[in-house]
Amino acid sequence: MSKPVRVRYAPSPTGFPHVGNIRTALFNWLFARHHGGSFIVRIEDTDVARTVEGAVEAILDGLRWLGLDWDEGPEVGGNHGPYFQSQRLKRYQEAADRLVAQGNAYRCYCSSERLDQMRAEQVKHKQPPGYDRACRTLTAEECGIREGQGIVPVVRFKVPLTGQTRTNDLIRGEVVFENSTLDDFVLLKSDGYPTYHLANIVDDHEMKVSHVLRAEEWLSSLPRHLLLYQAMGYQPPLFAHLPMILGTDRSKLSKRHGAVSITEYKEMGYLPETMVNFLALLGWSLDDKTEIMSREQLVQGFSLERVSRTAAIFNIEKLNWMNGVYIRTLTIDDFAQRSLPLLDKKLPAQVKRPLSLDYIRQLAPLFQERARTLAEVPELSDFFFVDELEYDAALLVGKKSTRESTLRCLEASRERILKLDRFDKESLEGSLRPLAEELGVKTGELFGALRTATTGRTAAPPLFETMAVLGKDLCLKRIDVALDKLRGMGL
RNA sequence: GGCGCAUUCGUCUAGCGGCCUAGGACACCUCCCUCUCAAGGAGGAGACCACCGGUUCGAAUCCGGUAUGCGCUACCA
Repeated sequence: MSKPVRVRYAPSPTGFPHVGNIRTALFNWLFARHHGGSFIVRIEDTDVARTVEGAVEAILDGLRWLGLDWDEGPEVGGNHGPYFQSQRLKRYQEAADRLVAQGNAYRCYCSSERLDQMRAEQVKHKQPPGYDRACRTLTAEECGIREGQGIVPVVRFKVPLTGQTRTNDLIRGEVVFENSTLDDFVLLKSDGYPTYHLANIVDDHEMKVSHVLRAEEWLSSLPRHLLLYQAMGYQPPLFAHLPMILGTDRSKLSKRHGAVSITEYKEMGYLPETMVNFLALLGWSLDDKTEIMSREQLVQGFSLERVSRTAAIFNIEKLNWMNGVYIRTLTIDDFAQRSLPLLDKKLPAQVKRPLSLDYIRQLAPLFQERARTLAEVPELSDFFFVDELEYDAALLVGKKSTRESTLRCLEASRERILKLDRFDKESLEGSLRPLAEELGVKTGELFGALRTATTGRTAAPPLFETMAVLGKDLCLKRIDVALDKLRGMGL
C-alpha cells in the first residue's frame, strides 16, 4: 500500500558543507536506512552566480567521511538522473511552459530596477514586500511588444488570490497559510535556470521522492510548493521540517560561531562516529537517557516522531566530551593510525619525518584516555618527538621542594637508572619508588622532578610508562640536561 | 511591517492529563582513586516547566491571548 521510501539530500554548491546542512543529510540518511528506502543526493546548482568551485567535492567528501552512502546521485548514477539540476534545465523549461499554457503562470518583463524600487517603497510604507503583479494581466499583444524590445522575461507563478493552503507536517502537525499573503514568485529566471521552487517540485516528482525532510527555514515556502504540485497535477510528497541548529547566541549558525563546515571538524580531530552520534542528538532523541549510540542503533531507533520541534544550539563542550568517549573505545592500533596524520601535520617541523607508526603505537595508550580530539595528541605528546626540551628550570623544583633537594633527587635517580638492566614500567617503579623513602622525600617530589626532567612538563602521562617508552638513553640525557639547568640556577 | 514556527536546568534533551515535590547528559562544585594531568567512581548545586487566563476532580502536558526568540518575506538556496 505505501510507496517505497525515497528521500533526498539536495545541497546547493554555494559553499562548504555546513554542520546544519549535514545534519539534514544525516536525518534523511537515517530515515532512508531505517525504512529500507533510498537515499538520493541531488546537487541544486541553479544559482550560477553563487556557485563555489570545489563545493560539490567538499560536500560529497563530507558525506563519505561520515559514512552516509547514497543510492542515487553523483558518481553512482541511478534511474532518475541526471542528479545535477544544471543538467535538467529542459525539464524545468517545459514545466514552466506548461504552467504558462495552463494559465497557472505568466511571463514577467519587469526590470530588476523597478522591482528594487517597488520593494523599497513597500518597506518604507510598512507594506509587506512582494511583487505587485504588474505583468499578471498582460495580453499576448503586450507581451509581444516587450519581447520585441528584447526584454527577456522571467516566468512567475500565478498564486491564487484567495483561499488557504494547508498540510500536515510530519513534525509540526497541521500548518495553514493564507494564499493572499503569498506573492507571485519566480519559477524560471531570465537566464533560463529555474528557481529552487520549480526545480524542487519537478525533481522530487520525477525522482519519486516520498518524503521531504528539510530544515525549518523552508517551512515558509511550503505553500508555494504545495500550490505548484497542485498546478502541475502532481501528488505532493510528505513533508517534515527539521529544527534548525543555532550558534551559542541563538542566531543562525555562521562563521562567527567558529567552525561550521564539517571538513573543519575533521581537521580539528573529531571522529566521524562522534559527529554522526552528536549530530543525530541535535533535534532527535531515542529516549530519556541513551546518548552514546552506534550507527546501527541510530538507524534502528530513528523516527520522525522523536524529532524535536525546537531549534538546538550547537554545544562544542558536549561534542568534546563525546569525542573523548569515542576515542577511548578505539583499539590502540586504530587510535595510533588515526593520530598519525594529525601528528604529522602538527608536530614541529624539526621533528624527523616520516613518523614511525610503531613508535606512535607505543605511546598511544598514554594519550588515548587523555585526548578529547585527535588534534590534542600532538599537543600532549610532542616531548616524545622533539630532541631538545624547552622549559623553565624553575619547573623542576616542586612547590614544596628546594633546588638542593631536587638536585639530590635527580642525581640519585640518575645512578639508579644507570644500573637498571631492564627499562620497563615495573623495574622503573621497583627501583625509584623505594628511592623516595631512602632520600626522605615524598614520592610526589621525586616523581615530579623526574617528570619535568624527562618531559619538560608538570602534567603528563604516568611517569614510569612514559620513561619506558622514552627509553633509557633519552631519559638519562634529559636528566643530565635538567641537572645542568639546576646547577645554573640563581647564578 | 506581514506570514509561519517555537518557548522544560547555562546547553542538549525526557515528558504526549494523575507515575513529576520534573528524569538523563555536557559543563560546574565536592569527595574517592592517585606520582602530575586525565580517565573512572560517588555525591551536590542547578528549571517558580516564558507569562496571563480558560478547560478539568487534577495541566509542563489540552485551548485562547500576550511576550520573547527564530525563520521566510530575492531573477539565493
